[in-house]
Amino acid sequence: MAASYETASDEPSTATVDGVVTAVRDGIMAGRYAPGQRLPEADLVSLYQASRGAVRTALAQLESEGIVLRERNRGARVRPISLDEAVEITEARAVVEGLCAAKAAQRITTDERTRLRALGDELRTAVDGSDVMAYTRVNQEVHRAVRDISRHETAGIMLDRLRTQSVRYHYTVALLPGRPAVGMREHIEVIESVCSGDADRAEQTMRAHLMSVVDALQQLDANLHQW
Amino acid sequence: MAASYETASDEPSTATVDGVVTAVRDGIMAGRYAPGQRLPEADLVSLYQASRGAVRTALAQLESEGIVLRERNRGARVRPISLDEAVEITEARAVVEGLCAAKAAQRITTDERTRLRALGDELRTAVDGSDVMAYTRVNQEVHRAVRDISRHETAGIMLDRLRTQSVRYHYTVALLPGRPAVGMREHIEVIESVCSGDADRAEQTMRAHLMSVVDALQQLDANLHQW
DNA sequence: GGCAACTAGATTGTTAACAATCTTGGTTAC
DNA sequence: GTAACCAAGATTGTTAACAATCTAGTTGCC
Repeated sequence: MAASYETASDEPSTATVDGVVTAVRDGIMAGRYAPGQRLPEADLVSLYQASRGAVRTALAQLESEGIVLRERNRGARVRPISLDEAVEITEARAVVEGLCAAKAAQRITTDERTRLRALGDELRTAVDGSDVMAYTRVNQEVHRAVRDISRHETAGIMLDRLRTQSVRYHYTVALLPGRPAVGMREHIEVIESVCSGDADRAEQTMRAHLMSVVDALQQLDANLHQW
Repeated sequence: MAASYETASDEPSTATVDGVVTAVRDGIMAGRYAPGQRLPEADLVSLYQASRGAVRTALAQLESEGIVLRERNRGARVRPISLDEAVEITEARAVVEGLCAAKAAQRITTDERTRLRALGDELRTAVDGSDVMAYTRVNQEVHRAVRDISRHETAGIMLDRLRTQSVRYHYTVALLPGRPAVGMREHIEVIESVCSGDADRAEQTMRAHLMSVVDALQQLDANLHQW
């Protein structure tokens, strides 16, 4: 799970269509492919040693995932995401993850309670040590855990889609001064309310947390425009 | 919008990939293709006069939409939807359409207010006349209108996906005794709260409405198992 | 010098043939 | 009679060649 920190140049060997999809998606999410960058079929063919048909199918799938843009006879590009869209995506995540939190509160088991609280401790450690990388990672693990505990497949699939699109903004938000501390407090509240079994409160805290991410996004944008 | 009541046998002429997607999707939503039914590529080729490549791309897209199931070397089938899944889909719709209702309340214009209230009147007329077909149609138009007024693209795309999957259950719910009357009352409340500009109440009423659909679904299932 | 038309190269879209896999029906051995 | 096996047909997966479209650079004309 925590692999693929290496450069892109080491796993080109014969890929199938799923392989190409994964590779390009990861490349986009990791920032190796920049927004707007062209993705010529021929390049992907030689890069991943896949047939052109496979590359073509992969691009179609990435388009339907919303992270690649295709124009007839003009090829595929990495789809740029505007701030407005990032806000929309986060708003959508807020309500869907709110649903997950509510369901998780109703369905959580004893083992899952233990694991979730352990993640809370990890979060505290990361923030105390000012370890932004660890914070970002555990952050995602908390959201993932709540989603898994909720056992809501439909919501899970929707979140997969939304997360893929918004990841490029995530690590940026974590760099705002004071943001990790605020995010940690909110996550602890989410964890506690889910563990307590109070569905309404779990939904509220999760939504509040993500709406505060929306605020952070807009603040980030204001800062950018200031310069 | 309200077309395609005819049989499937009249528009086969040379279709592109989007044409095949639309045709098969409509066919599934209209019930012409039954859940679990096989969709051999050769059949679709001759039916819609499309190339096999186009059919193949179309099937891939339909799979990513979640309404078609494909197994390697075993072809495509119409994906069956269980009651549990229909409940999940409706729960997801509840929170996402709740978001739309809240945004719509904030962004609605005078013209849109007029149009939305007109839909409410149509709904009353349909229920008074016990016109189930009209009720179902206007019902969908109300949801569509709220979605459009919200101007929330991300939520709109998500709802497109969810609606495609759940439509097969919809008209069934409308047939429950007393259901149209209950649904109408709820819709009127949604319309009024959106028009009033109260975002919180708009979200509440929309969610309440769809949660009552969840109840209706489960009641429907109980009735089926009783026989 | 600037603009329009044209040509060559690059890139994507489409089709058809071939290869691999699965299903089905029958046959045979026990 | 049953179960394992085999072969033919049907169905899907893959590849390669061909066609259509776009882009950029060049040439010629005004």
